[in-house]
Amino acid sequence: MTDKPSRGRPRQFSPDAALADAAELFRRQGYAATSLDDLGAVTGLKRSSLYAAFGSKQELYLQALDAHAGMMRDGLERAFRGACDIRQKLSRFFEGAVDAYFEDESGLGCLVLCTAPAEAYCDAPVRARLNAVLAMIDATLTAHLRAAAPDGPVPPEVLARMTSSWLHSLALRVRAGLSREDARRHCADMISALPL
Amino acid sequence: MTDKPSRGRPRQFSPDAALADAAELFRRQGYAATSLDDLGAVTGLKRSSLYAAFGSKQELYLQALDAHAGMMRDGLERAFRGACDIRQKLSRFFEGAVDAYFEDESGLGCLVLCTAPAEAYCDAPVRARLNAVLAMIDATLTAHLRAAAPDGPVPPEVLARMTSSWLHSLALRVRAGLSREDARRHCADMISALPL
DNA sequence: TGTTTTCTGGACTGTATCGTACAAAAATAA
DNA sequence: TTATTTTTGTACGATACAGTCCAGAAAACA
Repeated sequence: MTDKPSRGRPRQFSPDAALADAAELFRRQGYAATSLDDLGAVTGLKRSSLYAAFGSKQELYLQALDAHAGMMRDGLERAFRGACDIRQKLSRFFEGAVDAYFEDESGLGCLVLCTAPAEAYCDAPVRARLNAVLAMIDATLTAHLRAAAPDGPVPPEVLARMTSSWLHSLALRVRAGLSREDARRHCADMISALPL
Repeated sequence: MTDKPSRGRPRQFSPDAALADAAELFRRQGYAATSLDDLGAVTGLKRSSLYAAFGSKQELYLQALDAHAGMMRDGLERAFRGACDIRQKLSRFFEGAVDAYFEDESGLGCLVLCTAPAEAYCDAPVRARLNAVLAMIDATLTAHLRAAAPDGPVPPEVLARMTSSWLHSLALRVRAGLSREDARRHCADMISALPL
């Protein structure tokens, strides 16, 4: 990911930090409502630097989506590590999600789940990313739920889709104004109601 | 809703039809990505007529959200009418949702659930509408589930939130490219797994 | 030191944007 | 018919936008 030290003047900014700042702004305003001037202001970079590093507004957004997908994958991996009760793992996962969704102390929700859908219908690359994220979550949850309860009353794939649906809904509810405490309570209710 | 015949020149278009056309375009492109020229093209109206009838782009979007909320309310009411098994009613409700989400034969999803979240964080009226719609769905489902299964293993409010979460997730999945058949299967799986 | 390579700041371009203003048109009331 | 009221089409204005270009700055190499 980090380029080898080339000959000319080195970059005076961190592309990763700029990407994180841009992603944060995209998460708040959405893709279409965010201008390059906004992005320049929040990253401290001029248009030329942004274009040299990321290509275009759309590519910057796509890279932000990809970075966010990686963070979600990490969060899943972290929550399901170790050997404890499956409900405890799910609880850990949703706690992490709530923390991420309230990074701003005022319900932000998820970059992918809350801003990508608006663009997805007319923007094929965005739609592909959104689909990939949903599939990744489902696949990961299916694997862990199958390992934990292979022969329960409900097939693991269905349990996984139930669980991921709660996550999707959580993102929307937080975006709509659900409080942090209610979000936590919502997660706890869902986990305890899961028909394992 | 229909104004009494006033004195001057009568309107040469139907505000309801124009609103429906505008809503359809907002649903595809999202709010920010849709321009007044686009709206004029799809409704066949000039800017002045749009402004006279709806006020501004944002008010037009808000009215589209409200109209959509009304349709969702009607869909709920229709599905839960009559006296049959609660799972059958839920099945009817989700069938209606799938039909609505595939109005275009290529996964459109829901105007409210797929486009409003992107704007909701920075646009308080949109956020309020989104919140109102989520609350309306939860309240309606709670009432019907309480009537059908007041003393099940899971409280009716939790069952209702589980069910509405599936709807939210369904809208996202359709927007991401889920096929109509998979959407139907998804709904059936969810309903049969509901711990009543 | 001098050359080369890359990055940075700012200006620039053509277009798209939202909202408004105004004259012509159309329909009713007197 | 005449006056009045409202809609409609078009043109306008000021701003915002995405993307490009280029001269100058800064660092590494020889």
